[in-house]
Amino acid sequence: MARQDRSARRSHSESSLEPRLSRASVGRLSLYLRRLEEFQRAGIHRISSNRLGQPLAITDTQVRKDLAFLGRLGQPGIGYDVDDLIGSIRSTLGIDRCWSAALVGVGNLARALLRYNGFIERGFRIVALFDSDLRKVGQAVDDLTIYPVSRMKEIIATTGAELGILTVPASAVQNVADELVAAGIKGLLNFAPGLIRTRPGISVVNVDLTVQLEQLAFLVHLTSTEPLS
Amino acid sequence: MARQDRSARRSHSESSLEPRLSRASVGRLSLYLRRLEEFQRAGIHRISSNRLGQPLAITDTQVRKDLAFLGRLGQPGIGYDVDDLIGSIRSTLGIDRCWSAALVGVGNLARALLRYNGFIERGFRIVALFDSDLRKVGQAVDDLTIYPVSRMKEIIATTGAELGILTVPASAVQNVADELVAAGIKGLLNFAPGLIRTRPGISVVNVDLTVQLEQLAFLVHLTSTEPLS
DNA sequence: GGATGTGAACGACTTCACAGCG
DNA sequence: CGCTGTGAAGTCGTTCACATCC
Repeated sequence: MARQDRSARRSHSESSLEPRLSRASVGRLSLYLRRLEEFQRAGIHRISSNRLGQPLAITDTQVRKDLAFLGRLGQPGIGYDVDDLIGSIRSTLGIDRCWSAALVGVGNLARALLRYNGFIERGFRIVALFDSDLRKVGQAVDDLTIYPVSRMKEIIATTGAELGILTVPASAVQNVADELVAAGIKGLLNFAPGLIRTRPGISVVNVDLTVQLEQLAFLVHLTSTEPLS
Repeated sequence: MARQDRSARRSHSESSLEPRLSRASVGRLSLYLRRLEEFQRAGIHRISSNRLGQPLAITDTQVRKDLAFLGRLGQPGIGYDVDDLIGSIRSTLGIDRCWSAALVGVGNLARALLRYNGFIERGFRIVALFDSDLRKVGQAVDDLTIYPVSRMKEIIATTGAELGILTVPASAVQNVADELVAAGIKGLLNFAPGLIRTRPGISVVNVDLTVQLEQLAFLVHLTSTEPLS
């Protein structure tokens, strides 16, 4: 019983005939992009795979393999053009435009995310707030009003939000996710513990802070238990 | 030039003679643990790999492989004992005790983390706050006073904090990390973009929210670009 | 029958080695 | 000579298949 979820985990990335961009590669491209923008601001226009990967502890070969997905951008003997790379990574990752997000669950974490400059700097904008707590509904946070979950469909349609950020308790996550999807949301960033089931075509990225902390505890536990060789 | 950082990325996990717990496995063990605690609260004492993995979209084989690291805990034909598993995962991950953390950079994200119940529930306690902004120093957040970075060594020694949580701007991360390590901190949870260089023996886990959002944008971009087969 | 444990097959990702270009 | 691009080799992690035990 229950073996039909074999395909659920690859609800994205169908058709893997040609080498597809792996999740790890996408993450590294994000890192390269930030690094490249620093170089750009510093007025540097040419960069080698070695120098790009070094501060990130990524080998030059790995960098080249990642960048090879973007096409043939490097010049042997010379390196890569910083501006070209930036443009190419942005368009490949789909972040050569703004993304609007709706946020559900206006607690402390939500407020932190709202004021997090990193998102705005990189073209992500939170355009709508929802909360199921009726005492919060109507309140304003920064320049946004908190709406009741019942008006989700309407508000998301008018604001044109495409992404959903979930900062609700674990018990509410699946319901809220379903409603967001019903309202037309295409992707979910979930901060609550516990995975979300969605229909294919909807992307989900989970950020589980507790798991991260437990990873850290494990690593420290390990290095203090195992004597260093 | 600069090829000497080959070993830096495996600053943890030395001696890989026997099969070592991979990062992915550790993450999944965290997830199993939470799931198992739910079962425990529900009064369920026996669980199969199939039922444990199902809601997490993890195959039964994968679950068994992960649990095999803990020893021979399952009974063929029966399954696993929930209490045994919980105890074993906790001790393997090193979270069968409390961990104290010092937090540096008291902004919005820090306040959210301070009030995040998930940490306390799982035995993580934030015991000291630091900020380089002298206007914040002396202020109290919840029941903690914000100390200047200059008193880090002293305060960390008296509070016995072992982990450091960094919610400072990217430009300050490396400096703060160095000071935390000098003060005796063993592991760092870094929320700022950009990697940290540390000496071996110090563990680092990076949580880069922008990278996560960009991953999501890419996935949505991909599914909307590529026609579904 | 129902479940675990595990060697072997498989697949994905990373590194090596080197050809080739500027 | 420096640096990219890339097939080949290697490594790591996941899935399959099946022996085994309750």
